[in-house]
Amino acid sequence: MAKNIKSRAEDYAQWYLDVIKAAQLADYAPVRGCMVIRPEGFALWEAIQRDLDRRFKDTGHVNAYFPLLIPLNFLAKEAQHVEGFAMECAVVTHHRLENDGKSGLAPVGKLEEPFVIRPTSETVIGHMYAQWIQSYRDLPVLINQWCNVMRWELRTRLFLRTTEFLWQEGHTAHETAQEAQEETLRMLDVYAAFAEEFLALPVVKGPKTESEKFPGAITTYGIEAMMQDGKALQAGTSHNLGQNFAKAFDIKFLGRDQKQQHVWTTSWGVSTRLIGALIMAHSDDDGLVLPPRVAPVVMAIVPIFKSDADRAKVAAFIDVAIRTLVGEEEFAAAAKRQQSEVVSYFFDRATEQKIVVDWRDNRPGDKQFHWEQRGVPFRMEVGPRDVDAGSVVIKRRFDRAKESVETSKLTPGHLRTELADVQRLMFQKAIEHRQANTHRVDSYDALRATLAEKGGFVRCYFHPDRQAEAKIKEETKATVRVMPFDAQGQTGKCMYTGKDGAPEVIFAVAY
RNA sequence: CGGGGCGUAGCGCAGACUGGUAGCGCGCUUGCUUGGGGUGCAAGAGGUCGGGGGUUCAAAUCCCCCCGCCCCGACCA
Repeated sequence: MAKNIKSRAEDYAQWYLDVIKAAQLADYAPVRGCMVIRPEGFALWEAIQRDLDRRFKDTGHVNAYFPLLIPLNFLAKEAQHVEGFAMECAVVTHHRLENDGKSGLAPVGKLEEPFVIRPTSETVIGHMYAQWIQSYRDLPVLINQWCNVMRWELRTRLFLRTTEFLWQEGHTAHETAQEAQEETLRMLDVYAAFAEEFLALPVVKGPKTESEKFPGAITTYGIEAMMQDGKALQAGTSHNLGQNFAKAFDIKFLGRDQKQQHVWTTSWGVSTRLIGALIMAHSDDDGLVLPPRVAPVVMAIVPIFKSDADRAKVAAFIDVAIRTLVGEEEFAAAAKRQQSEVVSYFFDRATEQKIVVDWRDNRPGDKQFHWEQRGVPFRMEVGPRDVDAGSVVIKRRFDRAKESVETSKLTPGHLRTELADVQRLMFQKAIEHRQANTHRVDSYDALRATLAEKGGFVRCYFHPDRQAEAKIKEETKATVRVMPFDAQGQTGKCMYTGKDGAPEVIFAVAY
């Protein structure tokens, strides 16, 4: 169908890249491994930010900003942390450029101590917390920041793994171990609810194994999602850092018992990788498919006309429809706004979601493909025949369903209901896909066979063990993605060692 | 960092083996035509062939060096 997009069956990796390109979500930057997030893509990030930020505020957090550059020695203060990140840090070593005499520029002014471009901010934030926190009265500290980070990845993929990416990182400090643990799980729940309600992305919650946890954490919890090819994608993590960073940065407070003690900290984050998850979970061979709550444009209207008379007739009809859908105030505001041939109206000012009317002088078919590839949930065609009949055909992106709607029923309420329906159906479809691709095994042979033949999530009882996991990864490419909470603490015979009392885990090949 | 591929018009590509001064499709401009899922015709504009060096009367093409990107692998909250 879409001639600029390879099918998923033909080449899944290429399909993913083609969808991004066709929808103009991102482009390659002139710097290796870096991407330019184009307006269509950035709108998705803004939607994610808007919804998540509200959830953070609802749980008592506030935003702040910490610097991009981190003194080199900060990173070295926590042993596991430095070990985990040292290999992928970009380092700033100079602070000036000079003409090199050959029509180029050369760095000069070597720094006494180099800076690291933040791969994450535990260390600078720890440094600041040590100064801000004096007493139990200063706790808890519940700060989040939205920013960019840089990790010098060897192998990159648009959105999923780029050298620079955007994310949010929450950093909290608490009086007790229990409070820190509660916060870690609270934010895991926030992520899970967000993923399922907003992105229509079903996730499995639970702790990671020792070998998969964040460098410097006591325990890392994750939400794990399944992509359409059956591979797993870690969509968010929440870490209980215990007193590791408190000790490394000497974050102490005078407790209620009048004794000095270290705080208990947590950190949690999600990144622009979520956009990759969104694409790979929902899109199809025709291009992007967006869950309605994320979609910057909820409906695209394609006028159809030949003569000027028809155009006027269709335009009058569309004007009436738009006034009903967005209200008189917004209709008037749109007339004063700078507009291209694609005219935008805000359907929902709070979420900045729009309805557009595509007046470009293209073929109707062109316009259908255009909005289809961009994942717009609904498309409405309006031609002279519709005007005469007093009804329009609305096409639903996610399942290509068509619905004939009488003009009188074209209300904001109707559209909202339809959008909510699609949101629900997309989540449902994703859950069904995950169920159909989740398997259960009780032996290592069965695990290998299942991963090789079927892929997807494979549940089994397994005693996490660094060496065993490395061996299994080598032989199957799969790792323990998560020890699911939904197994409800049941244990069984380890499929690898045969020992009793093993927890349930999910093995999968991951992105 | 290893293996593979690529770099030629805004985009996608051919031309290279066998050297002769650059072409196709899409897009763009103009006109007519058409218009309910990627109309048709005609006329146009547009290129330091990634960079540097070498061989040659002559290099997109052959040789050497460099740069960059993509894919696969190793690695990776």
